[in-house]
Amino acid sequence: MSYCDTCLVRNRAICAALDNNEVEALNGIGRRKQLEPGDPLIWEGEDSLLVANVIDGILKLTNCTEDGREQIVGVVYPSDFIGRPFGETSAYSVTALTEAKVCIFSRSDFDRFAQEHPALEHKLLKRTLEELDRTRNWMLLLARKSAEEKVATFLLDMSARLVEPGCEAPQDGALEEFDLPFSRQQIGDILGLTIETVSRQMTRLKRDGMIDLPTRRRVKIIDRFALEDMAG
Amino acid sequence: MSYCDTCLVRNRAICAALDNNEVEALNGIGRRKQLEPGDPLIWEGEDSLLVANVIDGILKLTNCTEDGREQIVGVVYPSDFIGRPFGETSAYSVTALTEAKVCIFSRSDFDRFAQEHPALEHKLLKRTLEELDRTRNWMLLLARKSAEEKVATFLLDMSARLVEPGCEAPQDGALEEFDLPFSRQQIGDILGLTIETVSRQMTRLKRDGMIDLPTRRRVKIIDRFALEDMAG
DNA sequence: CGCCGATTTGATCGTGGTCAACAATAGTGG
DNA sequence: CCACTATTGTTGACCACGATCAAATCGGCG
Repeated sequence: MSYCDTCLVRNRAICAALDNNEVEALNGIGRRKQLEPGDPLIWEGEDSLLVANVIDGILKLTNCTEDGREQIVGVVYPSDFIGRPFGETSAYSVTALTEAKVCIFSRSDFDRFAQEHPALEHKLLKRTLEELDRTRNWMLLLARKSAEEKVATFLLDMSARLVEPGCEAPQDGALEEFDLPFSRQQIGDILGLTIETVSRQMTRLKRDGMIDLPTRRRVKIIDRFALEDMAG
Repeated sequence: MSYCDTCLVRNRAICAALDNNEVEALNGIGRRKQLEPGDPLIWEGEDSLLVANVIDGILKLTNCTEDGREQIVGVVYPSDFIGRPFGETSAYSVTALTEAKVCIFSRSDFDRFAQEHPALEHKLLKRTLEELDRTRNWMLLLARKSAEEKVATFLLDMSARLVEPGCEAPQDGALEEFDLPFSRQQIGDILGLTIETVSRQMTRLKRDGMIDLPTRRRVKIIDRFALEDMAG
């Protein structure tokens, strides 16, 4: 009896490429790990020792300059894959933002297993290509958008991403109200802004009637059309 | 007799994963295409109809906002792979920056061929992972570095990337003097800066004795150590 | 209630954008 | 080879956006 039988992301993670026997074999080389908010999993620049599937929770990928400026270069959600297979070192750090459950593998074990299972590699390739598309799109935001556009884009992105799988979405797969899984500081780290600028733009969007902020973490989209317009 | 026999990047492109018979088969579904500077190959948002290997020349990948702001989200060199396999649409445009020669495949043909050749997919996966690492690193630059740091980083990156394959490098694989394949406008599009700011920072680096600018396109690195320091 | 971290708000400053003029280079044709 | 033009790059003046520094306010928790 393997963990995988009851795994919440069994059919959404890359494991979906495998049949039951293969999943059983993969299960043999993996183990579960529970993370608390702030717990690090992988360090930038260190040897790439492990890879993992996210079962539950949200984690951030970060890059830092020598003098300590941090930039969040990616955020991963349940069923996403983390780590750097087929490479010596990891180009970024991975840290839990919420309580999180991950299914980790030693990189060498995983590399070997993947090479023997083309369907798994195929799934991983598709995911990596999608992630690259998303990342490149985010570059446009970082390099060219104003603070206002960045925050509007971010909120729309969140409303699309925070939809629980299996939960019927009220409107075309996007939520109208949700709790942000990020602090203002983290939002700043994602958008390349300071905490003060994020705060100011949020209150501005509220003042202009596009959103409401019932609590610090909660966001309600009032005028999605205007917000999309603002996002540029 | 296939084109591939005399292909300059036969052993560096993803084709290196294939034996001669397989390359012959791949050759059957591909064809060469010559591009002039400015020629487009793929459009952002359009159906992903083709993928390609770069044989010679340099091409840019770009994203645009609705109101026309452009950001270069990637630059590809000989032996690099372009296009979006296994996806319906392309998230970015591809345009030649120099005269270029590419080996193009219909996406559906390539997808089918790739699925039947795991070694090719493996090579493509490794490349995509490397590209993702590079792209994420660039996000840090776009979001957090000052104009001065951006330009210094860019010049160092160029000095490392413009090394001709097979040519012995004077110093550890990095050139001390080279011609930029980009206009000031394009450098701005890569760094998320305006043309004026790029120009100002270049003259500043020259004034400070870190580089020399013999012609508009040529750069000579005088004090690499200081430049690395500046790059942050 | 009092404490502490997170967030908001305010005042000020500096970097890089914008607009404009000018210089240098490449390209064209007599 | 030299005008003449078009393109590309440089420089200057000014301004706005977002960063920085500082203070006030909110919210959670003992």
